[in-house]
Amino acid sequence: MKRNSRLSLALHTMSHMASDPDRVRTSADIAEHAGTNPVVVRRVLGKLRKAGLLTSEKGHAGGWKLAMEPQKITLADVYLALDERFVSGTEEDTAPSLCSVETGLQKRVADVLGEIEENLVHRLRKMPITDVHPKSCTYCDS
Amino acid sequence: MKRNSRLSLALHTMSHMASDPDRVRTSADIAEHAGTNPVVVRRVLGKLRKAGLLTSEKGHAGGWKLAMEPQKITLADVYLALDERFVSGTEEDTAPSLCSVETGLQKRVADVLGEIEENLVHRLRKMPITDVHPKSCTYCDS
DNA sequence: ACTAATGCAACCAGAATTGTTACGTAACAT
DNA sequence: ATGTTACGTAACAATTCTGGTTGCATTAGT
Repeated sequence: MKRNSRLSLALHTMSHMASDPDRVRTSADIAEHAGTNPVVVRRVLGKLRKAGLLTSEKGHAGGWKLAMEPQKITLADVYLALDERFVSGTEEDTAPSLCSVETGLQKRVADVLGEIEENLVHRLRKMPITDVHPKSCTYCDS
Repeated sequence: MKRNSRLSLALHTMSHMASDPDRVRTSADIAEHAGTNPVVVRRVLGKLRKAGLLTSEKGHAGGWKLAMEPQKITLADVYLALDERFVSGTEEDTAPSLCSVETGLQKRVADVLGEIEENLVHRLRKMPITDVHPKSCTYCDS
């Protein structure tokens, strides 16, 4: 894995789980199948848990499971849970040396990127994670 | 600027140029207005030139200009010219230790990300760079 | 000639990312 | 109770990415 590995790992894991929702998986198990490390898995899956998509249990028979029916989880949920924005940057300091017109354009560019981001998420909302797994795909419409 | 600064810089510059297509701008000029460095500007704009969106002239009265009418340039052109894919990673080595079902899912995840990317670009195609710039900009009159 | 601009390579510093080790905590089995 | 299993988290190293900077060659105009 090289780039966007967090999103890839999240999607991989979620679609795996969607195909067998009752099975509890350990981070070691997931890590082996994803070709990475248990700690890395827990790092990423921790965000999904924080977003309410997964539950985790400690102890002997512990592990990870979907927090709801897989049909109700979309790629947008996964994407947003990771809390990484691909196109729109985070709001930050505007260089004070720039004139007001410049900062206006800066803001406008940021707004445009925000709109693109919104469109992207809107699209992802229509893609349930159950469609990632090879057997069926309903969102290939356009 | 912090994140996605290359795309921000490209959009910023392109929309500026769209508002006054005949004016030739030097990288130093652009850099100052964008709050960055001439070399960085040339780095990014070089990609846009390679994609045929800009032209550059050396020498005394040299600088940068749009290669075509601004109405014909979309955000997709700019996005693709940078040759950075936000959602879909580049194709790379599949770990040989994984079973065939796993690599199948890996590929499927990559495919899904590719489709998302396609949708994004499809959206951007409908956004000309002339839409980015705010209506009133005194800098362009100077 | 002289000046002004791009083109390009090299390098540095800081941030981001991934992998790894280590240790604490919680749940279950015996 | 004790041991095993697994998560939770912090800390660290190695790598890559990124932006900034310097330097120099090249080209075009005055």
